[in-house]
Amino acid sequence: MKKISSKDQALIAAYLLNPGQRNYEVGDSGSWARLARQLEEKKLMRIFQEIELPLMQVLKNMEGRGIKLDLAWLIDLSKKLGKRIDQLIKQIHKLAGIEFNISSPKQLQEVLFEKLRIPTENLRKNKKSGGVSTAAGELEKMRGLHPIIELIFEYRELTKLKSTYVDPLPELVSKSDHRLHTSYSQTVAATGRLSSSNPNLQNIPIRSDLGNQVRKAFIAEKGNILLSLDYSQIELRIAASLSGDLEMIKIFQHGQDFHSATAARIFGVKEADVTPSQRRDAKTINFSILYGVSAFGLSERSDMQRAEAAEYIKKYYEAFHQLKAYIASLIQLVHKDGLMTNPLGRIRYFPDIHSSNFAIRSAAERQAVNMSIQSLAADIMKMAMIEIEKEIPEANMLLSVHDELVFEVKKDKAGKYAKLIKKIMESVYKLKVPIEADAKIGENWAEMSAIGARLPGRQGSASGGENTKS
DNA sequence: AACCTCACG
DNA sequence: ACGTACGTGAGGTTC
Repeated sequence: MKKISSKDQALIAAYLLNPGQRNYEVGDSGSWARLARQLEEKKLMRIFQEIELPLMQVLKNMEGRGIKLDLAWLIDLSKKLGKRIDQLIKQIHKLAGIEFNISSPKQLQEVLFEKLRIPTENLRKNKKSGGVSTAAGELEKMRGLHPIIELIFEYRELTKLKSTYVDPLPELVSKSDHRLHTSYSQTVAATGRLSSSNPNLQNIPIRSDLGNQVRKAFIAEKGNILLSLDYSQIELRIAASLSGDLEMIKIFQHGQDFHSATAARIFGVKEADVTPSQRRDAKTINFSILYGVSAFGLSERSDMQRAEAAEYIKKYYEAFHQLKAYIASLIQLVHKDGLMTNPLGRIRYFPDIHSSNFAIRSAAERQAVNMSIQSLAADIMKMAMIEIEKEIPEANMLLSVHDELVFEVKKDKAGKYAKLIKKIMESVYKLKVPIEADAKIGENWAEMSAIGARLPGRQGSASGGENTKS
């Protein structure tokens, strides 16, 4: 196993001083004193010593453990996908009246908009090339206009899964221990989040049924079981806490379902009368708010009309008016300082905040608002990981996926570890609202069932079904 | 290498 | 009136 070098440490120091640049210049000698002085000046020494440095060893341990893959399952899945993709190619070519490369957006544009004459006036243009976009959101608008659209959706989903996951993952399994090892990077994300690569295990499919077939390939060693704990709505809890919004705080303190509670306020109904569709819309709006969305953006990404979206956003801020004031104060702050810090002192700079270009300036404002929330969530997760690895190394922490941790534990010990880990995750940092983590176990990463103290009768099902529109 | 698209939180 | 959601990594196509 590789040792942690002083160069790695210097890299982290440079990252903390100015995250968001991709390449950090770290001199070979004599530069450490300068970095240390800068960390002190910017009050980053605590994050450096108490979070990032201890985390390095935790990440090394996780990378070294790897995770077991069901190779036979993936190889079988690859064959099935290959057969179906071949059928789809034939059908699409027949409907188009021409053989072309469906994976080429350029050729697909020609077929859809010139040969088949699908109207383009409602469709977005591509940023750089100026061509008409064939992205999923635009294809969605063409649904029903031509039978080829449905087939293209299926072709895209299947080829994505096959070429990104089903075929490459088995190739990456280690010859020595037959497990799959990712690499975590601690110095990439501008918000302090981790990133995962070679392979990226932070974007394994979960939202579609077929995607879950891929996820099923992630399994535990014989006699063991996968244990997953995820923070429940951590970013919304942080928003409630940082803003001090009494209405949001009340909802979380009463242990209510936040999306339903939001829906009740936006749509003006009793919480018991909230429909699944209303809850889904409220969930979309809750996320949107954290990203600083406009009414137009919200209507683009949901079934809401633009005017509807505007009304719901207005209602939202009426219900949570202290949140609105807090976001405004953050924007004022980033204009004044050109930077944002989270409660632990993590910094991100926003040079674009002074741009005379509206779009660029607005983007910087949204990034600054989001950074103050997302970065605290990232730090809470990092602190939990350090504490868990220190106290319960035998729980075998395998994966960290932003608000979720996956462990591989002896079957008969799962309940015990779940309890211990949950306790740490929920108490490692104090907010003005409770922090909650939900535990699940399963033979694979797709089929997990809740364990531990849960309110009877109202826990999420294992498969999705309440997802926001993607 | 740039572009487009899409997987995840 | 502006222009239109935060953070990532990766595959295929095109130049």
